[in-house]
Amino acid sequence: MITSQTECDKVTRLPDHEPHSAFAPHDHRACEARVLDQARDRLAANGARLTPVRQRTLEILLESHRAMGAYEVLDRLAAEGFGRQPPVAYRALEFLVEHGLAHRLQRLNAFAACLHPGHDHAPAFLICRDCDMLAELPAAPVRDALTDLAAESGFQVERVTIEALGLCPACAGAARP
Amino acid sequence: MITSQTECDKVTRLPDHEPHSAFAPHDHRACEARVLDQARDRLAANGARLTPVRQRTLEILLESHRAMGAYEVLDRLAAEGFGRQPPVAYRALEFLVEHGLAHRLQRLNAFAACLHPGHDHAPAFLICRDCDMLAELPAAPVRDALTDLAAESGFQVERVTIEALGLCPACAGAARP
DNA sequence: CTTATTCATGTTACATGATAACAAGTCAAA
DNA sequence: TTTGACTTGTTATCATGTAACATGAATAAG
Repeated sequence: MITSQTECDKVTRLPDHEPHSAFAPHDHRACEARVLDQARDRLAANGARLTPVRQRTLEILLESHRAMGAYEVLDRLAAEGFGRQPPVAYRALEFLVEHGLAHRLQRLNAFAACLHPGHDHAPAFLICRDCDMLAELPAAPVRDALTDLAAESGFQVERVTIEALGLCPACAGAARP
Repeated sequence: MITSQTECDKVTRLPDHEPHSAFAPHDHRACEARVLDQARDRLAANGARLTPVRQRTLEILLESHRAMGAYEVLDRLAAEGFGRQPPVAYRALEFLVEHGLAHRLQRLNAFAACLHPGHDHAPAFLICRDCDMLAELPAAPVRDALTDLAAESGFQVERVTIEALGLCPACAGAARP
């Protein structure tokens, strides 16, 4: 078994987190647990509650480093005894996004767990078009540059979306073997 | 009447086009005509046909520098005697996007005419959340940087989306007068 | 405690966005 | 003038997202 330094561990050490944790092999169990812990801390600090649906939703997102549609999440929730109507999933997902525990992917109309809930961030995303695997990249410099450039013409930037669609290492390898 | 150099004219002179044409006052009639001409050239070069629906769709998008939903476009088309079913609009819009004459805005599930159909480009967008007004920004450097960074971990970038949501000068002014 | 208030969860019903599959018309090249 | 590719239109359906309202749980105030 590979016991070398995992990407997830690296991430906790680095203030400016490692780019591609999701694509590198890592101890995913630990990865999941760490994010969940950070999430709890963060919510406690915000005075927000991690209720059963919300926690389960986050766990479902965390199981893979993948982007998931709201209805896919909903199916999982419904199968486990939670409500089976769209607002159930959308509300939980919206809550997670609001508190920086998940991201919304515009290109896919989908959601994914945030891998670095410790610090505020609005990363760029690498999305595999084949398997929906996801990685986060630090994007602060780009965002700032864009904000400044926009300001020159009087445009006030509020939110920036940076998403790259392509092939992750695994799928690229599988495509032409 | 203001006769000073319009932004639209500037754009045609600059290989790396001016950032914020849409927000600056300009002779929009000329702007529209120029884009339509360039579009025709481009399609001729590609051996593609600018049929009535397609041309009208482009004109509708061009009337404002705004992002429009497919159904908004469809209503306009239907009112003018074209088909009233969704595929009519989606096909025309898809055609325009394919040939670089329009852009699809992920954040809004909407479309907008490309203001610089002369050269191939995948710009960044500034989208006003109030009036849906739109501006294009050159984004090649960012795209390239992202592509390189991604390549380091074996991710092959194919398409990059960069969209900023905020307030255009006019709406920002109106908000707190 | 117990009541008032707020927040969470669930529902129904609907709005909006997008596509598959098929029929019929148009156009240009052979 | 007929073949074949492309275009336009249709019907039907799927996918995504939200508004509005009823009920239930947690918290705070009396």
